[in-house]
Amino acid sequence: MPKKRILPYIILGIINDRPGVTGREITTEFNTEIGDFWKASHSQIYPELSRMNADGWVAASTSKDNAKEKYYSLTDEGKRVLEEWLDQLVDTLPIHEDMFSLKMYFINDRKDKRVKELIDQQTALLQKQLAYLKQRQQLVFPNPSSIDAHFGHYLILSRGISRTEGQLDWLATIKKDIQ
Amino acid sequence: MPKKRILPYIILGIINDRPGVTGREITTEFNTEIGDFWKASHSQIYPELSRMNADGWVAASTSKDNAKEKYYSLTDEGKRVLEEWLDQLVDTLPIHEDMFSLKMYFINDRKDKRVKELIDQQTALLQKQLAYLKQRQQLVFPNPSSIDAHFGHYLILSRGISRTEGQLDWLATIKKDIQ
DNA sequence: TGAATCATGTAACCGGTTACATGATTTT
DNA sequence: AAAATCATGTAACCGGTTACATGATTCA
Repeated sequence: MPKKRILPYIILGIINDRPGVTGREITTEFNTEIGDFWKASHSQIYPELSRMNADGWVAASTSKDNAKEKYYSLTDEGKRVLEEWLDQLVDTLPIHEDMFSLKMYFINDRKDKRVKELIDQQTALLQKQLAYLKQRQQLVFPNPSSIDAHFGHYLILSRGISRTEGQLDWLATIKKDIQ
Repeated sequence: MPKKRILPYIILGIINDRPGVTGREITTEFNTEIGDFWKASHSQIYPELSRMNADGWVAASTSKDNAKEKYYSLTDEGKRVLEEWLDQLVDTLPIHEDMFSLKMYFINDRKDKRVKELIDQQTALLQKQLAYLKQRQQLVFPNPSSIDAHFGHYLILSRGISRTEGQLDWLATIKKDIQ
C-alpha cells in the first residue's frame, strides 16, 4: 500500500475556497497561508492539477486576457472527494521533525555551552514567528465577521500563536534552570 | 545544492551515546526515543551505516557470539563530524505537517459538526500521547542523576510534555467557544 | 524596446517507504 | 525439530526538490 497522498486534497480545498484560481496563485498560497503546515512547489502543483483535471476533479478554463493562465474550479466529483476527505477523522499525531530537539537530544552535559546557545537561538526564532503570526491574525481577521467567514483558518492561526507562546514560556523557564 | 541530509548525523549521535550498537538497535531507537521527532526504517539505516563506514566516520566489528551482528563505534573523524554538526546553530523553524490543521483550515463554518469532531479526536490523541510521554519520563528519568547523565534528552522530553499540555489547554478553551 | 516578472511546464535527482529476501539465533 | 524473531541486506517505487526551460505580460 503506497503512502497516502495529501497534496491533491489540499489543492481541492484551495480551489473550493477560491474558484477560478490559477496554478500560480495556488503556489503562492503554499508560501503564505498554508505554508505554516504544508509545503509544495510549483513543479509539484502543475502536474498535480493536470492529473486532477484528467481525473475529473477540477475543470480548467482560459480567458482572452491572458493566454497562459488557466482558471480552475471544482467539479461536482471534486467537491464530493473533498468532503469525503474532510469527513475522515484524523487518527494519528504528526511527528515533529525538528532540529532543535534533535541536536539538544545529543547534548548530555547540562553545562555544555551549546545548551544555552540553542535555547537563545530558538527563542529568537520563535519570537520572530510569534510577531509574524500575530500580524497575520490582525491582517486576515480584523473583525468578527471575517472570523465567521473562515472559522477553521482562524482557529489554526490562533492555535499557532498559542503554541508559539507556549514554547517561548517553556524556553524561559528552563533558561532559569540551566544557570 | 541538494537538500541537507540529517540521518547520518543522528546515527552518529546514537553511536556516540552507545558505542558498540548494532544496526538493529539503532533501528529500534527510531521507534522509541528518537521516534518522537524523527523516523527511519532499517532499509534506510543499513545502507547508511555502510556508507558511513566507507567514509571512515564509523568502524564496524564483529564477534564470535553472533555471526551476523556488526558493532559500530565512532572513529575520531566521526566524532569530529558530529561535533561540527552540533556546533552549527539551528536557524529555521520546522513546519508542522499536521492533518488536524489542514482539515480544520478548510472548514469555514463555525457550526460545521466536523469542527467539534476534529477537536474531540485531537483531544483524545493528545491525552494518550501525554500519558505516554509522562510514563516515559518516569521510566527514563527516575532520579536527578539520570537527568544529569542525559540532560538534553531530558529537556526535549519535558518540552514534549509541555507542548502537549499546552495544546490540550488550547483545545479545552476553544471547545467552550464553539458551543 | 528592453527588463522584470508572470505563468506554466519538464527533467534529473534523491531521500524515504514498502516489499522482498535470506540466513543466524533463540525459544518452545 | 519447528517456530519465532533476530539481523542484515536489496529492489522497486514514489513524493518532493532543484534546476532547466519557454513564452506571455507588464512595467520602466
